[in-house]
Formats: sequence, structure tokens, C-alpha cells
Amino acid sequence: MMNKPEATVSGNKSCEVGKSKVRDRIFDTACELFYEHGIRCVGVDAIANAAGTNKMSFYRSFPSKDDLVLEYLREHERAHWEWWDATIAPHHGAPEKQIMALFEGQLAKSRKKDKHGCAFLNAMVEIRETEHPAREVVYAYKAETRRRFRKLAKEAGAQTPDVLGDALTLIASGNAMSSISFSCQDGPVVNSPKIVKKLLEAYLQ
Amino acid sequence: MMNKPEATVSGNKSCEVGKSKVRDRIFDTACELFYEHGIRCVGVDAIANAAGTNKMSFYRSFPSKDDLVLEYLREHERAHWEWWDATIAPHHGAPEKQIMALFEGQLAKSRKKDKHGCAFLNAMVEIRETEHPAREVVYAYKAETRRRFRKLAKEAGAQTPDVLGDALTLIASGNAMSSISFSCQDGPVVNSPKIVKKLLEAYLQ
DNA sequence: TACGTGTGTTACCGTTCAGTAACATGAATC
DNA sequence: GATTCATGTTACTGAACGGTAACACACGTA
Repeated sequence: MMNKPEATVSGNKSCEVGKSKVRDRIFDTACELFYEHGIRCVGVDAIANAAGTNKMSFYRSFPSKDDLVLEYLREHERAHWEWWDATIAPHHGAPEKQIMALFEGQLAKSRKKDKHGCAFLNAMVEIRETEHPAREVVYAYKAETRRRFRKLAKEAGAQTPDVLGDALTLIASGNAMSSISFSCQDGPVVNSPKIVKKLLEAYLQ
Repeated sequence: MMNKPEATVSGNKSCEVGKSKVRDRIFDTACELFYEHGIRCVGVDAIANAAGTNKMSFYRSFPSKDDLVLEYLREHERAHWEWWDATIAPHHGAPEKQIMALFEGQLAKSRKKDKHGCAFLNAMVEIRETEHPAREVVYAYKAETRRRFRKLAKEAGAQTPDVLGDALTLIASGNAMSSISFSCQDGPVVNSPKIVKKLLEAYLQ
């Protein structure tokens, strides 16, 4: 269980161009199902069927469900930082605006699709085996979030950047949590941009 | 599944005095195991064995695992509000102090035993069936938390008590989330009292 | 034509888990 | 002593799930 695959298929052309089509379909389907219904609720059979294939093809693409879960989290991680970078990019050199953009973006996302909370936290709750590699992805994600918020706070000129950074980290976490535990349309997340603005005022003189 | 039991045993003495001893042992054990390892990870057999009994005795006390889960959450709810009331009681009439006491208390708890996040949120992640009664307990808990923080903010004299209340709600949620996703000793939660103090200063003139 | 490769299909295995049936025991009560 | 009631014990059912074996087919390429 949980050993590195190193490619079951090794040197064929389709693999270099775009991996396998079936594999992609399975992976995309799994990501949706895992986020919407949870990791443990979604079986291998269900994923394969929803992807229009079957369990055997699943196991030709992924050595185990655990490997798929790990890949699912890594993909979430990648997409998240891509979103983060794209969100702050238009305000280069203006850390306060970057921070505001992040929280407005999070609010916008919470209105659309992120109805099931934070994929990383959900994974943490569902996977309790301490040695499971998925947990390290989550730890890394949380640590990186904190680091980035503290960095932004420092760039914004806060006297206590670590404290402001942690405040932003906590608000962001709280937002993610809200989206799963409140009927989404008017949870506390709607006030988070206002709150963050106030925090910035308070901590930047 | 999930029907009201209305007491399998009805009129014996031991039931009126202290319910059944076995039942209590099972329930206490289940609460610990559910919180530590998650609801889905802990089977009925494991609970019964850890409580020093067996599955049959379990099913004589609880009509189903789902009923036990529901009771587990209600117990968490009861204990939480008991803690809340006890925490703010010494500062009656001083809402600012009450708020600070809550967050200092949360920090103290996070240092001790709450290493596995928020029991309600965890349940929300593990139980995805929308019709499951456990979800309503969580919704109620979150709504009540928000209501209480907004009330405290109002009593403290905030111009925008709903916004300050939501800020406190978000920080508290973020704290709970931190305890599951950071190596606990120095997550952002350690700065939460400072942050809350700053928030109070900012919102109360 | 022959072959390799990716995929579909069916039928399995072994395990875990919620829940039940039937019976045994031991202590208190009448 | 007979009854009652809570509890223990063993064995079972049926379903879900992760994972595998064996075989069939279709298609492109040499």
C-alpha cells in the first residue's frame, strides 16, 4: 500500500503526449466526487462508473485509491496557489490591495462552488492515520498559507507582521469553515472583506 | 434507520436512577473514540470492546450507530455551552472581558486536549448525507455561536456589532481549524487573544 | 497477417462493518 | 426456589469496498 508507482506503462507515444484519456477522465471525476461527497464516501467503483469506465481500468491508471487521493490533494494545492498568484498579480507592489483581493476572491468563490469547505481540512478529518502521506500535503499547505500572509503583512509595513499575518490566516480559515457549516448565502464570510479592511487599518498605524 | 427509540427498557429501577451503567460506559467511550479517530473510523465493535463489553450490549442500549452519533454531538453541544457560560460568568456585565475570556479559554483548551479540531465540523465533513439529523445539530451550533458573538459585540457597544460579531466568529472558527492542521504548539491560535484585543479596540472606537 | 497495446467485461477474493438471533449466566426480587 | 432482567457469548447475515485474475475486443502498426 502506498508505494510509488513509477509508471505502469513506460514508453508508448500516447503517454508522452497526454497520458491516457481514460486516466484523465477518472482523475477529473474523482476530484469532483471527492470534494463533493468526501473521500471515504466515494468508492473506486463509483469513480470508475461516473467516469464512464470500470474498476479494472481504474487500477490500470492508479496503483491504489490512496495514490489517487494523494494526487487529488496535490492538484488542489497546485490550483490553489495558481489562484492565489493570479489574484495578487494585478496589484504587484501594493500588498494591502493584494490582501483585499485575496479575501474578496475567497468571498466570490464561496458564492459559487466551494460549498463543501476546505478540501485540505476535509482530507485531514477523513484521513486520521498519522502516517498517511496526504496529511503532509495538508501540513505543507497550511504552513505555506501562514508564511504568505505573514510575508504580505510585512510588506504592508505592519509593526507586528506575524500577528497580522496570523489574523489573516485565521480569518481565511474561518471563511473556509463557514462555507461548510452555514447555509452559505449569508454566513460570516460575507463580512470578511470589511473585517480584513478594519484589521489592516488597525495594524498599519 | 434513524428512528426515535423511546426507550427499549421502560420501567426498571436502575433506569430511573442512572440509566444503565453499561450504556454510560459505551457512550463515554464512544465520545472519546469518535473525537480522536473520527466517526467513520470507529466501528461498533471497537466501541463495545473498548468499553469492556460487546456488540450485543451496544445494540441493547442504542438502536443504531447513527443514533449514538447524534447523541455524541448533542453531548458535545451541551458541554460546549456549559463551558461558554462558565467562562463568561465571572465577567458579568463586562462584555469585553467576556470576549477575551472566551478566546483565552479557547487557547488554553487548544494546548490541552482539543487536538483534533472541532467535533461539529468534523462530523459535518464525515457525514455528507444532507438528510442526516446530525447535520442539524451542527447548523444549530454554528448559528448559536454567531448569535452569541454578535450579542456580546452589541453589549460591548460596537457601532457595527454584526460585523464585529462575525469577526469573532471567524477567528474562533479559524482557531478550531488550526488545531487540526498545524503542529499544535505554535499555530496561529497562539496569537488569537492579541488579535481579538486589537479587533475590540478597532471596533469600539 | 501478426502483433502489441489500451480498454472493456465478468467474476472473483478477503476484509470490514452494521445489525440480528439464540442461548447462557448471574444477581436481585418475589 | 422460581422468576426476571441485564449482560455476556457465539455465530451468523448481507452489503460495501479495495483489489486481482482471466479473457475478449478493437485498433494501429510493422
